[in-house]
Amino acid sequence: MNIKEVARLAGVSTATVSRTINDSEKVTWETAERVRKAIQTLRYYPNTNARALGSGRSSLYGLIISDITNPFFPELVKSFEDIAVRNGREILVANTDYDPHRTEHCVSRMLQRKVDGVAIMTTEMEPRLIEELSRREIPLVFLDTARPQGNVSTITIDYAAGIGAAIEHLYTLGHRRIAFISGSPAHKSSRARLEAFRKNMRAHKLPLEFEDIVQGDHTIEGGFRAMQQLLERKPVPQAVLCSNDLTAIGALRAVHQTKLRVPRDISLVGFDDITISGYTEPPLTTVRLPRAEIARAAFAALHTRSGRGHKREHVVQPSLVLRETTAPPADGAPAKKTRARAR
Amino acid sequence: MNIKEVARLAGVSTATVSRTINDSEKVTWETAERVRKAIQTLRYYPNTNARALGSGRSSLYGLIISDITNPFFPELVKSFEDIAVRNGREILVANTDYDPHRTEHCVSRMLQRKVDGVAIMTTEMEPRLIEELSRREIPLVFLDTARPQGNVSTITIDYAAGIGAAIEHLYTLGHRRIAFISGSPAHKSSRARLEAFRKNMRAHKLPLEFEDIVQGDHTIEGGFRAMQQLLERKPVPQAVLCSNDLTAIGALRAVHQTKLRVPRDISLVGFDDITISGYTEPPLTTVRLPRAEIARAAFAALHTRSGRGHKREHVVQPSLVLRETTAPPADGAPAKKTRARAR
DNA sequence: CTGTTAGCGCATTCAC
DNA sequence: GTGAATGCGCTAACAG
Repeated sequence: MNIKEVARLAGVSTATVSRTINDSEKVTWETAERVRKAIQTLRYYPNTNARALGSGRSSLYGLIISDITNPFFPELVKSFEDIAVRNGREILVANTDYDPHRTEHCVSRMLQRKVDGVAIMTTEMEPRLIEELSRREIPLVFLDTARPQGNVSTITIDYAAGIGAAIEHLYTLGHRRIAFISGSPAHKSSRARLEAFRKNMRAHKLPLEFEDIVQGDHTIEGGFRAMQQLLERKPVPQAVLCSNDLTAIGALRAVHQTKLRVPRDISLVGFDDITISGYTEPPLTTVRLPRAEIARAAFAALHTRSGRGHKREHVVQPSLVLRETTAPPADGAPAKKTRARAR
Repeated sequence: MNIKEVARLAGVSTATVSRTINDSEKVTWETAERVRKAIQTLRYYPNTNARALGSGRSSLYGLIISDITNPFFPELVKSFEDIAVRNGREILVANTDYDPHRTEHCVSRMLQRKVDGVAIMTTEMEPRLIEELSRREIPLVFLDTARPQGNVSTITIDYAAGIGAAIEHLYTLGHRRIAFISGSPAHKSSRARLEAFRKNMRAHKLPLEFEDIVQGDHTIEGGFRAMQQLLERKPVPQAVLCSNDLTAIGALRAVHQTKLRVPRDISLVGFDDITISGYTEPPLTTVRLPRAEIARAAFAALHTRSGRGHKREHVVQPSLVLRETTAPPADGAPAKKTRARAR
């Protein structure tokens, strides 16, 4: 079943069929109707491969993410896809699993499929691979890394503000000893969050003990184990900030395996605000990263390829979502309160 | 950049380049090496569209799921993709969102991309759409619906056994009044689970009050609201079985918003065993649906296209995972125990 | 083992 | 507004 048969049945040329498929203006409504009918009776579906080959455009946008198993990403993928579909585009999602080898494979797929643009939502990507995309002048948009220039746009997350709000919140509650469970230092996004934490702690003149920063890996299990380490410390931290929500969920479980309670004995704050965070026990106080906005900005960056007049940087502001894992520390307001006010 | 330039640089014909790309045996190692070098220096990536067009094969398998936001699916997608990649295939995932209109769009995409097979992991699909795929002799594999024949294989989930194990477990603990939170009756998978529940309740001669079966929608929020309804009943059920884990997570939250505790006052059982279920508070007792096995079976069904000698039906057995949301009922062993033993 | 050639199915000139 | 012809980049069949 191909365009030829449709043309024959409709009594027109293949060119006319092609035109009606592509909503070309210059087709009489009547002939278009005839063609449409033929398409329907033949159950004809145009071959995407041939279309892309003939036109040179794929109408495909790539979306590279690092871990589809982290609920943050499906929520992002969904938003992105919705927008793409509304704009008559398809998306090709590829998963790196934080693995350089697979990342290369992902980029290769994008290149081979001749995508019209790529949204790179993972921070781990060798310059060589970026260069590979860049040299072909494929519109690129990065989440949280690289600086805008030429064909690349950037969506920047104001980690400092987001994590700052969290720390400010804990500080106001009276917490002074705040620990942090990071992601893998191998990942730029993890490092950025950790840095934001350090910076804000310093700004509040809060102590930053080496052992109060423990490493997770942005999975539940990682958060669980990291919190177990933290719990071995005596006394335990008053509050723990987690590099993402999955980490916090694991940490929550670790605390509750002991006699301690959240937030009575330890306050806990996550980062991302995935859907499930509203339903943990207790519901997780966290910093929201607005997925829909990120998706919208990413799509716009790729779609407004013209470049002209399109700003190449979009800053998204995380926002603190207060739920029930934070409360004043059990040991009451600390002595340092005065100094804190003076900051 | 195309095959011609590579051929020119390597001093061979395009056919030879094509052969080396496709690992054809009949290319001298030396010429192949020359070609490979040319490919590398030119940073050539073969055009997938053209390859598919020329060969007639797309090396693409479609995967249709209903809700990428339900963690069950990403875990499934991941398994499926891993296997596909290992076998040199790509996958095209499409989301129906339980929407008939979008479902049609998904099928259309599959058809247009000329996929070599489709795994349909959603139970909602009009016969017309299936027919559309079927008539083109595209290998199909369904999760949990349709019966095997011709080009379609089936992966059947033994809901009765899985849910039976859960009910048996509750029954042994002493529970007699067991409620159920279903998914949307519009979805076949929901109905199947509900039916399995009914059947097993009857088998245990347990009461099945109309009001003890309340409707959710397989989301956390749906489970939350459904449980709230259940909690309005006096007395509340001794145990609640949920149609999936998200439902159970929402239900758990609803219980904990009251003075009641799980499992002290109410036992709770989920279905799916998504990763997060091991970390809820308390960890969720649930029925595991083995994702990796489903993915493996689905891929095998599509890939072993020869059909000959390949069994078209694969039954997967769910298994009960005991965690901490189930316990004997607070009101002690029920009077009916004797009768129960007699069953 | 390698080169030549003819499509694959469609979009897109360029005429009419 | 419509048709005929060309080419997109590659594979496959056929020669050699």
